[in-house]
Amino acid sequence: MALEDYPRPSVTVDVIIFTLRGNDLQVLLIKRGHPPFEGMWAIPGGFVGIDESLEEAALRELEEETGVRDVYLEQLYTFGDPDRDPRGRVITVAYFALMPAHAVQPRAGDDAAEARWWSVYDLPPLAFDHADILAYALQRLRYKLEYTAVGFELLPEAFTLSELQAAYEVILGEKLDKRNFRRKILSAGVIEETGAYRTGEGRPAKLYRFRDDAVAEVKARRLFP
Amino acid sequence: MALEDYPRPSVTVDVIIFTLRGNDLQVLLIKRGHPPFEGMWAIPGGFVGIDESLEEAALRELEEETGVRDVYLEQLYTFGDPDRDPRGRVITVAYFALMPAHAVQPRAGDDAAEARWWSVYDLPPLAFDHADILAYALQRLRYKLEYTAVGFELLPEAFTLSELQAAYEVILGEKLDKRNFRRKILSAGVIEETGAYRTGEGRPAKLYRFRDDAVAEVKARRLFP
DNA sequence: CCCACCGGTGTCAATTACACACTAATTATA
DNA sequence: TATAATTAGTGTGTAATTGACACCGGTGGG
Repeated sequence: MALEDYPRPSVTVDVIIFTLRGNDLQVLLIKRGHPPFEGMWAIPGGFVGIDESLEEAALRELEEETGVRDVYLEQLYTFGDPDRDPRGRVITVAYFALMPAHAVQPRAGDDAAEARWWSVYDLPPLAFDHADILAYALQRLRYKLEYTAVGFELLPEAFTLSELQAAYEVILGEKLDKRNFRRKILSAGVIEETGAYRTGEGRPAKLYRFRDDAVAEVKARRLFP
Repeated sequence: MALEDYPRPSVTVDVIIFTLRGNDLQVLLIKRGHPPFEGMWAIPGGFVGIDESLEEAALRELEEETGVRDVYLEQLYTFGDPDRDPRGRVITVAYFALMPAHAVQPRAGDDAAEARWWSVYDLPPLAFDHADILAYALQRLRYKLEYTAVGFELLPEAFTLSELQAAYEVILGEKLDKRNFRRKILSAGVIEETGAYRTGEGRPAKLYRFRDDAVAEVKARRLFP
């Protein structure tokens, strides 16, 4: 039996793009410019090209919406309920991306009337099953943050320990003890001092950078309780 | 633009079926009865029906190969490189399943010339990108075993602590200390005594069963170091 | 110059993780 | 039927990790 003898679904990628802005965890959504769900907010995504890998498709969507390519991107889950799209059978491979907020200007892509950041703690109603997808992405982000060094992907290249702690607190939704946080993050060996300081408010703070050769080391070793 | 205006890939599910047999971690493979890769061993799978959810498709494949339906099944990853199938664009959503070996007789499904268990430590060459998929599944199984109570899915309903420890050792590929193992597994509160004993060799051993109301509790709490 | 603000530091107590060796109950064998 | 072989079952001491907790330091602004 040949490939063409089987009915083929449409396949899309959706990319949940997280960032930190103004001490808030935000996600990039687009306002749909066409039916179905015209005018509703949705996770950006699009059809997978026939000669394009899934990851390439996700990177392409990411770039279309943000102009950025070199960020953390991870496959999340594949959603394929037969009735998740009223137009017909559409299976979507969801990815999530983490990027620092600075220097990213959301752009409305082809199908979108508008694109903007939304706080994950205050979302509009979403098209399709996108509320489920987003909830799952958030859960996975929190989980990864506790066990791996992925949090740095949301910060600028150089950051202070207070900024890093604030990021963790926003994402996890809880306060952390300053001294314990510093001890743990420093003993994990995933960051190093840049030598520079951030000045401007109060005592100058040491700037740190992420040691990218350290990513693998932290995997499977819980960072926070 | 309508759905039909985009080229549609074929979508399959592949199911990596693990079990424990004779103190070995084994996986069910089929020998392909048709091109491409005719005569090679492969992970069982098939096309997703147009009105069938991905999980339903995975359950269907599982049942076709084993006759069993009520086992642990989890979505693993979606593989979609454009050239992973020589017939054309085929995206596969991989699942993995865990089942106790007893009372499962592998059956060769439609496309298969033969089906049998293989030790994950001694595999034949595999069709498509199935070696990659299997390696990834094994990694995920080990990871899950350390952090969750998923290991019980591979054992019969009643089991001794020695059998459970042997299962962990086979899957993780390392020896564990008996006293520490028992202390940890018992204090996790995920198993309970059945009251019965297994006799026949040496001192009779208490039989335990998995407390299925305990699955959720153990999630995200590491069982082994 | 002093005050406000944020950055940075250490200890102690409790818990948890790890290494480690013998006795107990049965079955097989001499 | 005594003895050996086999598997089950048990506890302690030590090291490492976690978590709670309060004060001094450097800079900018008034």
